[in-house]
Amino acid sequence: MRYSPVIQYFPIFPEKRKRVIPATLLQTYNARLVKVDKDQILFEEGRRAVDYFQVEEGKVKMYVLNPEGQEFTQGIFAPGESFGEPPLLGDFPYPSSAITLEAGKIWRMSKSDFVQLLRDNFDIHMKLDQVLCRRLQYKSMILTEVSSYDPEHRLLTIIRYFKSKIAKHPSREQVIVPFTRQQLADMTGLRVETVIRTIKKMEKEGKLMLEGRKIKY
Amino acid sequence: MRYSPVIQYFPIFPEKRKRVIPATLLQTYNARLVKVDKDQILFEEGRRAVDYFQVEEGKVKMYVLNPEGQEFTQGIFAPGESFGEPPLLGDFPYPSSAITLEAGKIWRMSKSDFVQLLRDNFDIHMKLDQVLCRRLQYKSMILTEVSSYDPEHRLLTIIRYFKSKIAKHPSREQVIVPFTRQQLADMTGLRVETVIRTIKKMEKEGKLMLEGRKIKY
DNA sequence: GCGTTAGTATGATCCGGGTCATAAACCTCT
DNA sequence: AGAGGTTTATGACCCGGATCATACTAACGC
Repeated sequence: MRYSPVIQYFPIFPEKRKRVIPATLLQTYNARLVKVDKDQILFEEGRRAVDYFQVEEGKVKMYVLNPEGQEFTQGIFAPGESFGEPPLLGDFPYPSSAITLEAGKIWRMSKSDFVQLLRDNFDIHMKLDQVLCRRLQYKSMILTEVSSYDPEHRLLTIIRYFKSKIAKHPSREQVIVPFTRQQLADMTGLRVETVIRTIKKMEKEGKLMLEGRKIKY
Repeated sequence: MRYSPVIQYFPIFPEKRKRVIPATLLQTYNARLVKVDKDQILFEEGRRAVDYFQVEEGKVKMYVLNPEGQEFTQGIFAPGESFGEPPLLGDFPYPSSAITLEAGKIWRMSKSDFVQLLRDNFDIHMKLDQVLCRRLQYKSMILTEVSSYDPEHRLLTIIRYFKSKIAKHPSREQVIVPFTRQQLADMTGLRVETVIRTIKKMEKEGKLMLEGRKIKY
């Protein structure tokens, strides 16, 4: 048996390949699969939510910009993951904007179809709850970090978090952190310079490794 | 028709009196109503979640302590509100601890009963999703604030948020902020002194009012 | 291969909010 | 009424990370 060599499908977060909602079910409930370019805006802060979104291919970033143009990344979503449900189910405007980080494909489904799907599929509904709950966990974690820990602690926490998602055996394995210094800064509320300095310091102290510019942990 | 004068039931957040799950339904699914004292710990960070919780009377605070003993408040829950579902549905350890702020009564229900209740009651299940989504909205809001705004902005945002929950007509009405400086500090990741100074400054600039020590906005 | 851009690196400077100390005002309980 | 605890208040000092400037380097498009 041969494995498909289609490299652009290779996931950054392997376990995330499992879709929140399977493709067949999405089709049954009139979801449409739309092609997207890199850097395409999917929705903007303040707008009303009308659709359910699920990444099929590519990556999506949710972010907010403050008036000085500084960005804070609220989340990054990989293939199989859904996003933007909170404003849809909670009936409030989008608190952040969403943009594609690379070209790909996105499932979209109207709220009414989505709700009907949940009504008909209790297991999917519970799966959705799990997704929402994990997202709350992530936000609690970051909030705790940003509110009271120094740069080194924040970076270690976020690196460990993503490692636990990437690695099959997080305790034995070493992984390459799939983010730039700027992305780490945007996720932890730090400045690029601070991330660069802190990462360097941690390397000197043997707390992580650098391979070229790649961070290994 | 007479209204009950039982004052201790009077809610700080009136609209929250509506229960996530109605009492009758809770009883049907073997939930038990337990009396709690003030400052009673309901669960601790790191423990495994086994029960669904819903406040019947009193208030509950979820918080984390960092090693220096500094607290960050992850949320405060009033009568009718549920709490602690994320670790229950997401299968991860509690990211924070929960303590009662006053004596009261709390509903507890086992996970299996809770899941069965959701399976049997689609409307409640959707209501739960709404609650989870609103909680994500709150966390996104606070995270955005803590990651990139100054004390004045943070305080205004949180005060406006709670005002919108308390007031019937937030735009016309003035409300008394139901928190001490310390509580505001714990919710915004600031120090008491900073909150005190910032509130004073804002009063001088006419951005809010002080009645004795109470903050009016 | 070369030009362009994104990402990394490093030093100098600054300042907002944390920290510490001390005290006053207020609330609560007996 | 008085004691004890909690909340608010205010000043002095300090320091970690933001800011600004500048440069190097790896990666990418053509």
